Amino acid sequence: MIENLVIVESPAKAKTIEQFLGKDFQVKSSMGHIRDLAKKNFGIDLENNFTPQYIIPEDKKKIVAELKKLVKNSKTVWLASDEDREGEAIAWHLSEVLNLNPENTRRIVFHEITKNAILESIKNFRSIDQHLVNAQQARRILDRIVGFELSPVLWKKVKPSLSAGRVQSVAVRLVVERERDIINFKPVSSFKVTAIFNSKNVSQQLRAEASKRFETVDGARKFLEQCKLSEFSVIDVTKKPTKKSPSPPFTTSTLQQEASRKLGYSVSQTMTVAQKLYEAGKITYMRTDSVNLSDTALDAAKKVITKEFGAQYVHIRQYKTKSKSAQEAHEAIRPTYLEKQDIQGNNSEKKLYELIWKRTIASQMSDAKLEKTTVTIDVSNATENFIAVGEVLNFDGFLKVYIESTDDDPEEETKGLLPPLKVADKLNYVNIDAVQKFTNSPPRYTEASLVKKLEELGIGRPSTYAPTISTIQNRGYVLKEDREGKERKCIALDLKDKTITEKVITEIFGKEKSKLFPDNIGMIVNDFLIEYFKNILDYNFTATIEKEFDDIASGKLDWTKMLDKFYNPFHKQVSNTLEVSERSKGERLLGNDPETGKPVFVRLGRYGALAQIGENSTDENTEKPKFASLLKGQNIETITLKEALALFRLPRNVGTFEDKEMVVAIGRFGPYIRHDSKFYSLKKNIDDPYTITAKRAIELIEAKREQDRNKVIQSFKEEPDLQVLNGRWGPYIAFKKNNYKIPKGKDPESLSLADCKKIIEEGDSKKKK
DNA sequence: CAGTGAGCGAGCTTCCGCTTGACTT
Repeated sequence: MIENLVIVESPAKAKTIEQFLGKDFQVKSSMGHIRDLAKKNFGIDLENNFTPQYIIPEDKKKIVAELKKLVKNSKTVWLASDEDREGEAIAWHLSEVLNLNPENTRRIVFHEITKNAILESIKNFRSIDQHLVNAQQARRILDRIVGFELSPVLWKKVKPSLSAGRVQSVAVRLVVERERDIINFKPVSSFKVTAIFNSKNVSQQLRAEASKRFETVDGARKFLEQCKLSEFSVIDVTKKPTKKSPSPPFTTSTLQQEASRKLGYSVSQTMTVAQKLYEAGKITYMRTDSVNLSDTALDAAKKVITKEFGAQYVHIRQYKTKSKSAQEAHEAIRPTYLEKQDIQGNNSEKKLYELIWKRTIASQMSDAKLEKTTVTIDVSNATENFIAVGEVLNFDGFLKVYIESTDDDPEEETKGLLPPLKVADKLNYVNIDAVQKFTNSPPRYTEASLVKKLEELGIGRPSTYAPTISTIQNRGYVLKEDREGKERKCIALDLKDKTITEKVITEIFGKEKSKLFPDNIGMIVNDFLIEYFKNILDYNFTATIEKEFDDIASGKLDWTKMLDKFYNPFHKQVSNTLEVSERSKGERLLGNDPETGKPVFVRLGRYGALAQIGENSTDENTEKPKFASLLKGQNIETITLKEALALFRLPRNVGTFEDKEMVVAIGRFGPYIRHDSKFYSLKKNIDDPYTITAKRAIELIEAKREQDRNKVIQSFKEEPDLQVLNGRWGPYIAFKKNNYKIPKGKDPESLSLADCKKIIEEGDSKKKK
């Protein structure tokens, strides 16, 4: 007989808690929810007051069976799922499925895994809060209704297998709207004037910026002309103390952002690594919206900071969440043992742990104290001034450990210490330059900055951020891509030794790395949903219904009434859309083909975006339209007539070689030559598929053949499937579609067949692990 | 890998939030 059975959500948590509670308690985990709405037949009885049809998913049956057995032999069952809406529902589902007797069932909650918090919670047990459970059921059912009624509309009106939902569709909308802001963005330029000054009294040079930017090159030139004959003198020196405070400890979303900015991790990578650290007991739970730290952690932080940096660096604080949707069932993400500055593990685990350690420690350290100095310089012949700003760090405080990164590009120059100038000091210029600067379009989202935005809007939860980001990419709505920068010309004036020179400089702008771009299907789906379901795609939709869920939770609102009020108009909207809307292909007329005069369209086809010359027709006598696929990165929305027509110039026959035709085209992996049913890639940035000559094509073919000749290092008659090859990363063994690395110190040319087989065996056993 | 683009119809797709492994590269 078990005296006490405690059920929590996660096995790692179970392990920790068991240590705190002693022999009389056995702790088990439910692995999250144990029941969900049936997928078949909608899972909701709409005729019958939204009665949910719950089933136990296949992968949870084993756990449920195990729990049932344990419950039978337990005197008291403690339901210790998280203290939030979902956690309450898990407790309720457990009590229903396990047939728990209310008399020996106790609900307990704690939001930090410390001995005190758990012992305290045991003293303050309660029963299940049915209102909170109902709020969860309303949330679950509403999401099912929205998802399972909207998605089929898309299957009929856009393309099969697409999806829509309260969270993912807003995420796509954000990316689409941002892209349109960028497309429509018109950069404005102005001239930024920067001067380098000398002074007799000081050895250090002074860098200062004109108090205004000039709209035109003429304005800038006029100002430089005025500077040419001016005297410069200091008219004001202002010193102002400032401070910087540390950021709060990590939540899921801020961890994803910083790991993205500082370590270059994708959001799912961050979560996988964090999960490893959590399971190894190295950090607290990684899916949290709380910035709270337990008293135990604060004590430990104080000790660590005092020991490592001194008492003057300690500043213990409790942070408050800004996000309204936060449910705060856990602590912030922190090291379990703050004394451990580094850990054992692989490289990515070490790096992420270090980041969490620094952030946690910094959050409990003193403010950094700075002094900002502003020097104003008069220009005798002009109304504008020059202004120099410098900053001195008087006390580093938390900056000793951690500096938060930002998504904005670092346009502002590092401000250093200024020379000790005083009012009335005279200055001479070394040079003054005026450079044309362009305003930047709003930035494209990264995975992490999209999560940040969703969190601000209260959409999605820590456990769903990473899956949502994956879903919108898997559906093809959004692509994560790099883009090459483009060049643009900027005018630069320079005044030196009383002479103004003008030159044109080239700058690169718009270079993107791992940014989210909407694909054609994402834009089409978004526009369709915005047209017919604007209310659901509204950025405030989630916030509005969350208020109602809160009212259900506090017992002020009946959950079925709330659903009824939502469902009736929504369902009408769905049927109406099915009736009135056209099939959406995103078709756009670009103009006419100058050769034939026929219209040129772009639209979404069965296999992606395509360009089409000529109308579709059932008439046998009219010529069939011509088709060409759009290239990767080309958008229905932005492609020009010229670009579309160029697509039809390929495939192009460039001549014959060895009595076989050479055909140039662009495929999934870029431009290529097809010859004798073999493929040869064109060289990036060197060869142009539209102009490449037969001579050059033959050159490429022969170069590839030469490379292939050198590819085979060894082959064996006895085992034709096995070869020793020369690849991009050096020699390797190829065997039945698998590749194996050759261990260091072995000479690939003298390996025997037995040697190779041994390497393969070792490689296979490694994989199994 | 390197292609496709009509229409019909059967049977399938799909949501969000809680969890962890079982997969592949």
